[in-house]
Amino acid sequence: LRGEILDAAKKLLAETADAGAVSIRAVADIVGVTPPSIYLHFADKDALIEAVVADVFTELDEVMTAASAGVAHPLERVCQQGMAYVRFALESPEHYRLATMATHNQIGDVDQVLRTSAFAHFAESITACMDAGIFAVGDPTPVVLRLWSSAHGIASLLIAKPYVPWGDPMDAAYDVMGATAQGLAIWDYLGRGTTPTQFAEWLTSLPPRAAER
Amino acid sequence: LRGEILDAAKKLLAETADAGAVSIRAVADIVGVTPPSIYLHFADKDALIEAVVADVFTELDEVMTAASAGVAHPLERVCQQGMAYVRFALESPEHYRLATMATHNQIGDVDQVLRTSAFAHFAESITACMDAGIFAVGDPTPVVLRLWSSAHGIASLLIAKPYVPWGDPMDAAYDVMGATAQGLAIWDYLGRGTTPTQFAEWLTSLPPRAAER
DNA sequence: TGTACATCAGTGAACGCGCGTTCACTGATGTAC
DNA sequence: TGTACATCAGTGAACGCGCGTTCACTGATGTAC
Repeated sequence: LRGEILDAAKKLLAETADAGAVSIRAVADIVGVTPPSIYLHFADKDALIEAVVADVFTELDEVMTAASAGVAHPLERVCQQGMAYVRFALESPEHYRLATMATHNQIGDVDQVLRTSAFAHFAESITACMDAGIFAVGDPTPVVLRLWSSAHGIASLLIAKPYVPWGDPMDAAYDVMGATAQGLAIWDYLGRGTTPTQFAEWLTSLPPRAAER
Repeated sequence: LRGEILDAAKKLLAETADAGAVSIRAVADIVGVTPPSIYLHFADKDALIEAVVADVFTELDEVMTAASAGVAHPLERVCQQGMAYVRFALESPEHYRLATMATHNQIGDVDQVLRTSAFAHFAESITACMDAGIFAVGDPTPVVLRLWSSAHGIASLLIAKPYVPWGDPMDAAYDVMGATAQGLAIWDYLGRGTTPTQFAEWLTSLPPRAAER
């Protein structure tokens, strides 16, 4: 029954697209029991929400892992994982919103994000990129966090502002994440203290390149 | 009195750090009038919220404009504007949240974002970068949207997940936005069809560089 | 200058609503003898 | 095999709450004569 309750909560999120619509009473209605029964499986409403969030992070890891399976090049793997992340967010916008923007979960959440499998698997791809000479060798955590920011930025804006002229959403997501990854790599190459002005000078001093593709 | 109501709503957001705490009744309480009086100045609750959002976007433009005033290099200007954006978000997290993540404003909002002065001023800096050979010359809108995504990503994660080991928040913000800008520039240089694999090959083929700074 | 009146910002009370949570309870299930 | 009983998931009713919004109203203000 606990599982049924969780499914009902997720269904409510998906169908109403409104986190405010997830109430103990509404969930109980869907499951077909009375509101007090919920308390036999969850201490209170917050516990229910937390369980939903944990579930969402698990799903996220699954789609990201599936997307990067069998991809050889580490930077391609990073991109595929990022794209799967955004795709999940677009397919389950309210679940994504709840998991990443919730105000509820304030304490003990250091774990909930950094210890997710999704985070760990992404860090593995980053480490592989370091070994391949794309990023400077070191702790992958800062790189993971910066790329995560990028992915989250485009994902949440695509959800919150769908009417903005993004063009194809996944193309926009690819641009943002790809650019951030490339930019971090260049920064590691040029040295982290490089200023925007110095970067601009270096860029414009590169030999002209015939358009490819 | 309309102004007092708006200020009260913003004050509630700032002090309770909870968008749910902004109710007609609470706002009326702060202003020192009865709830029905609010309706003399705003059609309903949504109208009040929309007015607050508009106000926040105006403030955003002000801090961004102030931050880039007198900065000569266009890419530096872009960075300064982005940093001011994130700084504003961190200083007024609930206002920022409301303005960028609200579910309320669905219709007619194409204007509310794209026609803000903040958007226009940022687009000007991007155009200047194009003229300086940093980005490929063309419509600045896609570049603006992509950099906005980056800034929004780091800003909203810093707000929502403060316990994550970001290091200095503004440093993290600088990294993410700087990397995205540089990455987009490199992509324009290499050609937009360049794959991650091709980029990695190009990067590792660059001549080694003595560490600077 | 003095009176009658229109205007209208703001009031006080009430409406119906859905919420989270509690409480004593019921009634099926499975075990112990 | 048959009876008595403990267990406990789920019930039904109720609690108090804050919400958005409405309604007929009051009472100060300023104008017209």
